[in-house]
Amino acid sequence: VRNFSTRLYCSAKGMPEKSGADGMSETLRKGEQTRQTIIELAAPIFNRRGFTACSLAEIMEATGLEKGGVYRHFANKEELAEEVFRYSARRALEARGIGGAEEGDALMRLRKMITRFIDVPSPIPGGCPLLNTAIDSDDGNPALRKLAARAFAAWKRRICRVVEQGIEEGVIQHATNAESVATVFIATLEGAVALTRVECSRDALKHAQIFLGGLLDQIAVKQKTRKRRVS
Amino acid sequence: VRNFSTRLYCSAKGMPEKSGADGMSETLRKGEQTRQTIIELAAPIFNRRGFTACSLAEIMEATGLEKGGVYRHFANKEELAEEVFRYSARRALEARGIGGAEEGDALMRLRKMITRFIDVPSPIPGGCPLLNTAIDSDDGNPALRKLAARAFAAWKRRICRVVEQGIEEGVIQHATNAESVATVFIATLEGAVALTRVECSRDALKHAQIFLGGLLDQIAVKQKTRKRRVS
Amino acid sequence: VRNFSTRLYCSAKGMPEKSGADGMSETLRKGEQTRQTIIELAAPIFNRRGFTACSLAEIMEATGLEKGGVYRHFANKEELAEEVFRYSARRALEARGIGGAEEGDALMRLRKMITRFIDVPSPIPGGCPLLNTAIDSDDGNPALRKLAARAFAAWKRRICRVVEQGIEEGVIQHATNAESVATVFIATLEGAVALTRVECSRDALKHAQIFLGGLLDQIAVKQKTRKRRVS
Amino acid sequence: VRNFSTRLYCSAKGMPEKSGADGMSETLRKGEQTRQTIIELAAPIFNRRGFTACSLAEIMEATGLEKGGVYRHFANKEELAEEVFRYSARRALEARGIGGAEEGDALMRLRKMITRFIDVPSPIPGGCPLLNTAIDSDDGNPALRKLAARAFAAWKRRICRVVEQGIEEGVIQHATNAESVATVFIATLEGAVALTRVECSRDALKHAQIFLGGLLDQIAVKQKTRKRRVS
DNA sequence: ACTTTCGGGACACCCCGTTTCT
DNA sequence: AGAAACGGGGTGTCCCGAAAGT
Repeated sequence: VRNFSTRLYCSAKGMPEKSGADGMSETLRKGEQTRQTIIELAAPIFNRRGFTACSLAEIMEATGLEKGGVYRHFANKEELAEEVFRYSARRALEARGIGGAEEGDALMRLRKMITRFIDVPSPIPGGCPLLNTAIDSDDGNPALRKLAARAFAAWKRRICRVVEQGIEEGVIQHATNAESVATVFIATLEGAVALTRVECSRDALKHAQIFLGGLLDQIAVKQKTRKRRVS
Repeated sequence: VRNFSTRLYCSAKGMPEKSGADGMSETLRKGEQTRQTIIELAAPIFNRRGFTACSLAEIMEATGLEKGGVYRHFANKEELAEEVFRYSARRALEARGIGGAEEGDALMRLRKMITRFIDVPSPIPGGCPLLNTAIDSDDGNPALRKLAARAFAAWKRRICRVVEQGIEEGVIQHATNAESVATVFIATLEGAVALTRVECSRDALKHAQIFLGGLLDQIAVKQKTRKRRVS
Repeated sequence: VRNFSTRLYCSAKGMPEKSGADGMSETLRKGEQTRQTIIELAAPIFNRRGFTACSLAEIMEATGLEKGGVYRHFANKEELAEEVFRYSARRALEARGIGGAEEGDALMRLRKMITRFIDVPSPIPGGCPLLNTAIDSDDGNPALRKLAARAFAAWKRRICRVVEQGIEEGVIQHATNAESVATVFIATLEGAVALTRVECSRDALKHAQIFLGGLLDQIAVKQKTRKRRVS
Repeated sequence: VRNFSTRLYCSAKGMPEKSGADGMSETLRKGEQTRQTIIELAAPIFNRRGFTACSLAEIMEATGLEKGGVYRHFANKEELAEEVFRYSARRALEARGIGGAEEGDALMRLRKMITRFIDVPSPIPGGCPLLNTAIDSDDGNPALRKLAARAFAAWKRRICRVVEQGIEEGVIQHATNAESVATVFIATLEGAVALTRVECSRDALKHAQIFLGGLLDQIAVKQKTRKRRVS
């Protein structure tokens, strides 16, 4: 995470007029930058405490802004929460979803996905924001719930695609139901995350890894079969 | 789950001498009954909204009691929440955990457990209270979190025992790690529950059932082997 | 002004059950008493600062109550302001309006009224609450304005009555327009109060007293005439 | 009233060399004109609502300027309010104070002053700005209060002077206390204005006019006396 | 010269959890 | 057990004034 808060309030004169083609750094208006900073600093708070329990006072403290400074950028707590979730979900999926698993065959890539999810901690402190939001917003916050649903769906779609690629590549059995595999992947990993949190131990994730590995073995095209095919 | 309901707050002195001469006094005094009623009526509210978001006003409305009536039986919201969780967890484990799966061999009993969990809805509306509480109380409510951890541990122990029985019965492979199986069971089921809730569809549970069925096949002693053993 | 704030929070048991016929002291419920205390403590603040400029924080500080404690007794600031005005106006009229001027003929009573108004300071610090409210609520607060109008009308009516009594008593000329006299009384006194406040000097009131005395001389039945009448 | 409008804030350096070669430069530069316009448009708002209740937003709406546009000309709300009061007081005194009463003897001029005050409405909507400011700024705004005091003093001085002229002219009794007369004049008129506003009726002013007329009769040198003097 | 954006801060009102008094 | 009372924290609005942009 870049440090935004130290960039605030730096008079524009001291900076290069129009930062040229330096990476992504599209020069943001000051307000836009503040808005982004708020989102990033609020993310762990919402993630840890949930929508209702997280108060604006906590966000004010975290950002160093006063209420007026926060409400200038967001119509209300709800809108802030939504933006925060979008940010958190994106970060979470980038870090633990599938990103970086582009090498090897589909089976390897799936295995890499599991490993990444288990080894890489949530980029937003407080656990998986998708799970947290899904449970937290179960009732009474349909907007957030919908966002969580979409995030899960996106994740699932990515896994599905890899499974389908595996089928095309001939490393995964034809009959495999990709949707089913993806769902079980997510369910088991997220369930393990939940256990991990209450048990204060990562054992659950290790067990999940082993058994999801077994699942992959089950749907894999058996070595003998595969060779025969090739020949 | 221990019986907590007869512990506290029975200011015996001020009561009309009604309770018979039986030390056990199965007939609950009125206050005790009210206390239990409050717990039962509050359970779905806490389960749906979480500890923070659930307000006393909602409980007042549900029970028809005034605030004073509630506070007569519970020292504070926290204590009420704990009792509610104990009640909810007990009900949930009784209904979906393992109860009723006493017939057949260990494999069958495990399969029955999965089926029951998937087919029987949560006895407390609002989803699985264990999961909800685990996520909801992640931060800022260590007491509830501990209770959730214990409930999960109890559930896990029960599954472990069945797996171990299966090993003794010779229907589950010796090398099977019972703890690992139990953890994956719970993780997958709870993860599927979470998905179910955001997706508004029970598909995730179905997929989980299939996967866990496959898991059981993997750890089962193969038919041929088993027969040979017997002979 | 009785000291209310030290009566708060004194457990009822320590007091005589039903305080008998001791003066006015109808035993108030605790809340009723608090409400009254708030009104009395808020009165000088509203009187000094006006409706808009007076903030709830000031009232909280003055009463020692928290926001919740204040809002339990008043629906909103507006309602509090109205009650405060009613209280202030009553106090002001009791202290400076006409009360206590029951002896002598009507002319003497009118003179006494002037003297009282000038000698007795406003019982609510911050000047005459009628004038303050009339000016302050000129625009944008019709409810308060109406109350102020009514208070002025009541005051005027009292003066009118005395003038009419004077006519009946034969000490004030028949042709005297009571309404006119009353209006000028009030106008001159209140105008002098306003000057007094900006000038930080009571001279204006003294001048007003002299000239209102002259007004009374003008409308008085001349001594000779009066004697002749009598004879 | 001093001319304040050409004093400040004309950052002469930064301006295009436009102002001709006339040291007096009767043509106001654009900024100066805007400043004056703001004052004029803000005057009725401040007069109606008072210093605290009047918000910059209202002034923005009235002037069509943005906040920055206002702040270019005034350091803060306080300074604007002061300038507005100076403007309003000047206008009020010009229109209703004494202006235009230059004909006839002192008694006639005094009578004319009363008539003018009563017949001519406040040039600034919202009632007499002197009275409004005096009451409004009673506490918490010493600067405005001082300005109001000075405005009242100026008004009083003018009346005093006419009374003194009357004494010199021999139409007003020697013993007359000019200060006292002036004070009562102002007090009665302003008090009547206050009543007028709450009563939504001009009766109070009419009554005040009659009374003040009687006051003039009292201090006038009696016709017989006057003739004798002259002879 | 004026607009737009930005942020600090106070304010009103609401509602919750708890205590106290019937 | 009900009802009243109160402390306290929450949200969202508004306003003032500064700063940046045009």
